[in-house]
Amino acid sequence: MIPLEKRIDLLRVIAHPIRIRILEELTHGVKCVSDFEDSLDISQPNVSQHLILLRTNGVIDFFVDGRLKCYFLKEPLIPDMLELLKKEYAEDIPAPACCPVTKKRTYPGERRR
Amino acid sequence: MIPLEKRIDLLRVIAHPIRIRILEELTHGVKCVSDFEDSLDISQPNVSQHLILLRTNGVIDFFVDGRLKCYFLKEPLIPDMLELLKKEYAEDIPAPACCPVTKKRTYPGERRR
DNA sequence: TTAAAGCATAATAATATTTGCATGTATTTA
DNA sequence: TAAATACATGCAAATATTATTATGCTTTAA
Repeated sequence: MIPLEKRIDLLRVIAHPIRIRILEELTHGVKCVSDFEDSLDISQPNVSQHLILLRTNGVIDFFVDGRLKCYFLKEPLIPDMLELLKKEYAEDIPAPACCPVTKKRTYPGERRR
Repeated sequence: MIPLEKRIDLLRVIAHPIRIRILEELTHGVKCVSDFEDSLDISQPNVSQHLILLRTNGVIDFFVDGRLKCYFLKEPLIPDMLELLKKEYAEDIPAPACCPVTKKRTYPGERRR
């Protein structure tokens, strides 16, 4: 059982436009830092910082290939997460039927008062 | 087609321990502010601030019942997200087979050099 | 063996997030 | 009508996140 706290940390780490793009690209295969430098159009140190943040949180990892660092996806939740982010929903959750219970001030269960 | 940017904002808003707990509780039914004040063990203004942040981002909404504000889930992605956060994975994504392509410095596609 | 490529690190500045505290408003009850 | 309940708002302080700049290390190529 993985602790929810860890998963929330994971959410925080993922929740950034640049890092989402990094993860998207990594679903298509291995990439090195300068690949991202080209495709993301941000500075190389900034790329490194995002990659390091992702790595220290277990989201990605790399192997060394000469002077390249080849990053790849590690966290299995990521593909599911990216898919969920693109999922379309027809409509909002409907508001609760208006409101026999709360109008009496007696919430289901233990409404104190 | 909902823009990815909006979904990333949604991620940012969700990615907080208190707000995740709020959303968890709302999956079980309508709650008012003081309900959260009890269950979350944080100050009332802090509860309000989290609720307002969730509301201004379209995650939740409320109806007024006398002097109570009864909050409920609105964003249909939330239940799926909470489920995904609890999903267990047997193992990490395996590292790419070591590494015929990158060792030649010829990434699939357009490796420059 | 020098230079360049590829990447990381450190320090700083800018910005955003989060919380705490004090106070304000509306609704209900006494 | 005064007090209490339920909640919001404003402001400041603390903290976290992000980007920038300069620099350093390692590996490869000339």
